[in-house]
Amino acid sequence: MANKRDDICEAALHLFVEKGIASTTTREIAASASTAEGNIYRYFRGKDHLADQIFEICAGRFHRALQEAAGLSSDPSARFSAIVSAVFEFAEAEPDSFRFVLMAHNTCELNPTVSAETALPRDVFIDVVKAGVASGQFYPLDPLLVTGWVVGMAQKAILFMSAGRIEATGAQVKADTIDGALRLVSRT
Amino acid sequence: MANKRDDICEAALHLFVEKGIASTTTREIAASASTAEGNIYRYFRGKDHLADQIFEICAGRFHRALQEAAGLSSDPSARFSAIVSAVFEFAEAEPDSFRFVLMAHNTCELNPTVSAETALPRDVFIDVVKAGVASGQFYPLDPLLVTGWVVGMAQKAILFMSAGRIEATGAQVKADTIDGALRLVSRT
Amino acid sequence: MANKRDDICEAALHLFVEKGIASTTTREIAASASTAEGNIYRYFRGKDHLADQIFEICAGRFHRALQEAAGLSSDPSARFSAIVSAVFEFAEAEPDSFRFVLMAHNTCELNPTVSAETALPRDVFIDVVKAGVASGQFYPLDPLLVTGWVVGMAQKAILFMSAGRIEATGAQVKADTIDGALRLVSRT
Amino acid sequence: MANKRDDICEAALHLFVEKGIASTTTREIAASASTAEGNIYRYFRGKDHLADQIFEICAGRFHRALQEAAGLSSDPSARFSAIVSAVFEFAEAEPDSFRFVLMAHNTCELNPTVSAETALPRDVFIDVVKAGVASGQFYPLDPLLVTGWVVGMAQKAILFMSAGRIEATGAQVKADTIDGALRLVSRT
DNA sequence: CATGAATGAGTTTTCATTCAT
DNA sequence: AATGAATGAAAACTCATTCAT
Repeated sequence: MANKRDDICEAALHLFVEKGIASTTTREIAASASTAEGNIYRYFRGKDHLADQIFEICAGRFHRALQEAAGLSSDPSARFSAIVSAVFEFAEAEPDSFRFVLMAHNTCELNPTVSAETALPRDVFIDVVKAGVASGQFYPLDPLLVTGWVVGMAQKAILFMSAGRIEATGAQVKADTIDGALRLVSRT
Repeated sequence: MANKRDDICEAALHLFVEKGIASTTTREIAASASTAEGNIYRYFRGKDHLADQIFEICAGRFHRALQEAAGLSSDPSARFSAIVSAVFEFAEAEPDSFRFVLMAHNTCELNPTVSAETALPRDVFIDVVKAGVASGQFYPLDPLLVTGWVVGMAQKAILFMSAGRIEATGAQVKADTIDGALRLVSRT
Repeated sequence: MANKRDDICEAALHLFVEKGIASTTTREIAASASTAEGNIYRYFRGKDHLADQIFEICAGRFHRALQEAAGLSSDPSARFSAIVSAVFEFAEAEPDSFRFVLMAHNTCELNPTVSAETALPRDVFIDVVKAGVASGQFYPLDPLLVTGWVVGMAQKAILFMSAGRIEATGAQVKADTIDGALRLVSRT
Repeated sequence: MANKRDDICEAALHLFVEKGIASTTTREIAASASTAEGNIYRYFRGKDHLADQIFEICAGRFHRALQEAAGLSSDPSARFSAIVSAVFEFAEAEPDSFRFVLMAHNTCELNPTVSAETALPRDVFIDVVKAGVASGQFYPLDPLLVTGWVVGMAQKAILFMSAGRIEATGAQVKADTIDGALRLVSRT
């Protein structure tokens, strides 16, 4: 049995990605975490704070996964492929964390001060793309724009895949998306 | 003054994309539309129905904009570029509609029966990509996957742009994104 | 049927003096005012705001009662007696208002900004005492100190009386208190 | 370090007079007493019992202070002056105890059975006034009424003083109040 | 003895929806 | 048709009290 605080986070994370933050009630969270509703308020200042904390946790996990992948090689193209691949692997290993972090991109339900201090997954992308551009292997594109492109591609690919709307296997979609992302940036 | 029903839709659309559907109250909608709260119930069955109706309207507008762009040429690559371009133009002309349609992709706050009957923007993409693949100009990729890629790219590009996080001009970002999208699909 | 807002105020005032502000629940207030709990929040920002508004109302009533009494004569001693008398009359006519205003003296449950703008009953006392001191009929005492003395005397007299702990009639207690108050200030 | 039970009483007493009994939480009390919340329940049956116990302690201290002052002389006027003086001294020496005992007068947050068994400060006043009336030195007033008067005077005088609303020094206010109180009762 | 996490019944507050006017 | 006061069900949040450690 993990500690109660983590139980609450895990239960809330799952409900948040399923139904959205605003539509998830503290009662549901408590029931899903097998704890009393009031307990949420022992560990968090309120539902919003809980959501912010979960964002920090998930963004941290995602960031670490990408950073690890980026560390495995030094060639820009290889690193780029590795982190695109890592996005798919993270989405498969921790689907809720993945969806929650990207949810926060679209809706502004999270406290804007949160992202200011947190290491964001996008930072890894930006570094790799900068290096690729600097080395001349990549087109001279804005690194944040490229990051947006690739994250957007991966997000929709994974969304359609998990919705069962794409016939190809997950491995095929992943491979195609890595190839596609490389075509976006790589001069060769 | 347009009619009351449209006022309500327009006010609600803006609030929905600003704060999310669940976090927008009927009172706010009524105030923003300069009408009485009860009036919402003259035109719509409830808040959910209002959101569904707005989705239909916005998806219809988006779909028409893309279809028009697709109709201007017959060459797959040219049509493809045209509809990617149209995405940017639509996002600039009707930012709320654009954001609302894509919001509905990510959160499942809308009644699932809605999308079944409505002509969706993605259908235009799928057709164009299918034609491109059939003609041999495009790589043999799943058309829905490509649609997801391109829509995801455009969505993030526009998001980062409107957040002021990209230094390049809107025209540059748009041109880069169209080029990038072409590299994704086009064999040449 | 008076309006709902007034019903809520009247019901809340009674409960507040009976049990204290913090120990009175919004549910009790609503039940006592024969209305829905949510209605309280149509008219007031919350329980605290309701208490503040009631204070303004009661302090205003009390202030007007004293001002009227003070206006009936111009001789300092006569005016002084008149307002002490008016305190008793007000306490009998509107016991809840009287107790609520004095409750606010002792507990600091009310928003301190309230009293800054409101005409307070004590102001009438202060004016009359100042005039008496200036005319030489009264001892040269701090007018606020005298006000405190007299209000304190009246409050406890009325408290003990309404608690049935004093055998004398109300009229007798009132007359004795007026005489006593005069002895406090008057040189003759 | 005094014992834990006394720490709790002292901390609770201070919070009770600051914010009222109902608005003080057991968590605040525990934090302020540097002890665990559950510890309150080792020494007291609950928050209400704690408040009752504190009342007994404070009323006892106040009663003893007055009784001591009353014992220093046998002349009614001198004894009367002495206990009025003792009220001020007690209020200065133990402001929280003073305020708490008088708080209990106004709000009825305390268990009514408490006061039945406890020696109350007012009893000292009543005795002295009775003696003064019997000796003919005082007007033939109801002793409880006089007690109410004097306590009320002192309470408001001290309240205004501690709120900084009276310019005179504490000693002056005290002297004036003792003189005033004597004028209330003394025939000479 | 002492702790403080856990509880659950209670509180305040919100809000979609209804309905008399 | 239009209004907005009124509702009540359900939300977020609080807190005295208990109890395993």
